[in-house]
Amino acid sequence: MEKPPGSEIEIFRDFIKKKGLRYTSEREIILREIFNIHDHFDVDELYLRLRNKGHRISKASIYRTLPLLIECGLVQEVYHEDGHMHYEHIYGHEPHAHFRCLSCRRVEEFKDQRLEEVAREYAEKYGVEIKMTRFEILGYCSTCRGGEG
Amino acid sequence: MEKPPGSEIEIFRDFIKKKGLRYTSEREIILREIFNIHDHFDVDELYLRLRNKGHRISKASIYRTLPLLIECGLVQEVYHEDGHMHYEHIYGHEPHAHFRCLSCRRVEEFKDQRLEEVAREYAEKYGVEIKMTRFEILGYCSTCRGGEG
DNA sequence: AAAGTATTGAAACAAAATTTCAATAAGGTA
DNA sequence: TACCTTATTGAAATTTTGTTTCAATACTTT
Repeated sequence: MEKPPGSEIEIFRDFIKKKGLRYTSEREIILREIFNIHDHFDVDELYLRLRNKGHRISKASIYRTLPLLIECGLVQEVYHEDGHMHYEHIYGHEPHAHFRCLSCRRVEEFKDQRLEEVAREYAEKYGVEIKMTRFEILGYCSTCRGGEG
Repeated sequence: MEKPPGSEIEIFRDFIKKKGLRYTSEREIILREIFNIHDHFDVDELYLRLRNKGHRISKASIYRTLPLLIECGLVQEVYHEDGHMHYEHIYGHEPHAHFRCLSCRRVEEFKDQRLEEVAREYAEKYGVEIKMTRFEILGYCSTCRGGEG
């Protein structure tokens, strides 16, 4: 069950301890499950996955844990769609942007150095401290272009 | 009451007609009020502004009109905060990005040519049709950096 | 082992957004 | 202009998301 130092587990535990909070099994189980999902997810999906694995963790705990994971930089809000937020884990991933098809709802990731440059330069120019960035393109994918779009 | 062709009013009316819908006074009043707000807004704020001007337009109508305005490119979802969406009108504005301070909640706009380049190149490379883009930096502004952040 | 306190699950609650439905009004036609 | 068809409206009900409450539990320290 041990993870090497520098893993998301370590980071989360250190963060929790540093805040004077308690590192509980529920919090770890939620974290582990999130890092098992190699895609975007929402609260409901995460809840059901935990349930299907026999964990009886409440949605309240998920809602309470997510802000902590976001605060320590392991998880990110990606986009708000269908009336609720969608998340992804980001530790160990290069920063990336998203394309979302408004028709088929598919989400594609892509990287571009320039986006980080823009953010870095803005931060320098205005003396702000960057916590995270988000770049999204919304439109119609090549498949959907001809159709209903 | 007439606006020159190419105005947001014209665009909206043409869009509505083209969809076979009806161009109602409620829809126009909502559109006009949105373009009077030179800042981000949410549904509640828009509703109260209309009310204060004596318009008795329901929130349901606002919720029904916003997707139409977004679909025809006059309005954009900017960010989701405090449990609800925030919008801005975009017609006549240059594309811009946002910095949001996680501490004081202030939102600053800025422009950077490179963001549109990135989007344009992605669209060309993957054959997608861009409807809109969104670039956000979240962090702590120069004032809040030292403090609670 | 005992005390103190953060966390949990369940349920109550609050808020955002959508849907329902009867009344109204837009827009076309005679 | 009067009439007809049907989309739209406001109000209320409903659904869904997310937060809060609270008693029970479990972590941590002494």
